[in-house]
Amino acid sequence: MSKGQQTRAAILTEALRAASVEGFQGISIGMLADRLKMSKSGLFAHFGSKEELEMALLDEAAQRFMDTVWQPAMKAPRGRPRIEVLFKSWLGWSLNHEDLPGGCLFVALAVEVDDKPGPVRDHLAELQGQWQSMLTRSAQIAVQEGHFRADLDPKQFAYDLQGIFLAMNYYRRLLRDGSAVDRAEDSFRSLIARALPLH
Amino acid sequence: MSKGQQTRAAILTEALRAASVEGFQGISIGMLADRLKMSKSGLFAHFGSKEELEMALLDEAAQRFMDTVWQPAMKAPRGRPRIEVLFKSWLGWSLNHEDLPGGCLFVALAVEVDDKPGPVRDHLAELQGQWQSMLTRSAQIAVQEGHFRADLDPKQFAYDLQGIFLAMNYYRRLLRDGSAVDRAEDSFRSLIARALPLH
DNA sequence: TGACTTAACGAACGATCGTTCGTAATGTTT
DNA sequence: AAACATTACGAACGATCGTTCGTTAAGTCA
Repeated sequence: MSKGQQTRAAILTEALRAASVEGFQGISIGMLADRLKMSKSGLFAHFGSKEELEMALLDEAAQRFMDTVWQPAMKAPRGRPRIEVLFKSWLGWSLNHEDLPGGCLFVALAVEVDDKPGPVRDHLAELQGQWQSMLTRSAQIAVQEGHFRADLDPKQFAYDLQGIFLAMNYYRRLLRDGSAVDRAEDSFRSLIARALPLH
Repeated sequence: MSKGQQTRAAILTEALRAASVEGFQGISIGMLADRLKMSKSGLFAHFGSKEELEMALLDEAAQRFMDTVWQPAMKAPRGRPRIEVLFKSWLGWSLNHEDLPGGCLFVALAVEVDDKPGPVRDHLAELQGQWQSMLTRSAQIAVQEGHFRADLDPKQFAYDLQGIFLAMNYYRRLLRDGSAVDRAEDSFRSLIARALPLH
């Protein structure tokens, strides 16, 4: 890896941390340069514009999300086991204080950019749409495998799962409720129980 | 109402609209002054600092929230009917494009300030904690009335309700999913059904 | 109407924003 | 080591940020 790629990677790592706490609006070239002990212009040159930096951050976050959340789930058996792993690693992603001290970056960005037209909003919406598709597809597979009810609505399953995750973030990060993760796991168990075939 | 109070009210209304779209980070004294066709310093004088403006906005939003969401619910019969009204007016609050073009202000602020220590974060967390208490208490009352199962966990009920609401915002505002409200209502019906006594 | 309080203004402050550009230093390769 | 490409730098740009202050205009009430 060349020097440039190395520096760029270090910038992205630091910027991800900062953005998870402050959002895209809250990070600035100058602040990142200070933290990385380099000049504003030197850092800036790696991206060409702040918007380009933001796009790169979305890609970097998506890459890491796939590695830490999706890949482990794909190694698990199709159907319910995969969904169990998916949820667990999803929680883990959000609780990783080292890489994302401010919690899941996508949650923070979702409400920040949803009203701001432009490539950043478009890209995030696309990524998050894909994520909902993955959740939906995973539920569909569980139906095919006979793990879940045949009449389950997979999209509704994805919706409910997203709600459990968002509520966890809200309880944990704003309300500082220590039982947030437990509550999320309870709701998840209930969601699974409702998805099972009648017997 | 004196001239000063009148102007202050106009500022708060406009600032609420702006903040629902851009968040507290995204609004500035200058921008609000432009929109209201007054001077920066004239507007500024009403609050003394931007932080004071933000605190006033929290109070104003909380006031309006109580009027549009809580009061109607309190007029409904205790128990399940009250919770039905509560959820409906809560959705209405979030969909009121006139006053909050960017959607529920509390949702936007929750993720924006959750990592920024200070009076604004403290106040928002207090308000939202109260809201969760109200939801929890409403579920408790429904248990007392015999509308809900005796072994229902009211806090978990509040958690799930919050998740449904947050997912609705996410689907509607970021993903622009036209069925977001329908999905929220479906999930709500399912939540109620699970809360009912066995029979 | 006159006296007094309140509200709004315009100009300026230092700080920081994203961005540009010419130059110096460092990496990489032959 | 020489030659070239890459990377980083420092200084400056216009714009905007929150905030201060002295002054003017408008509202309020005896």
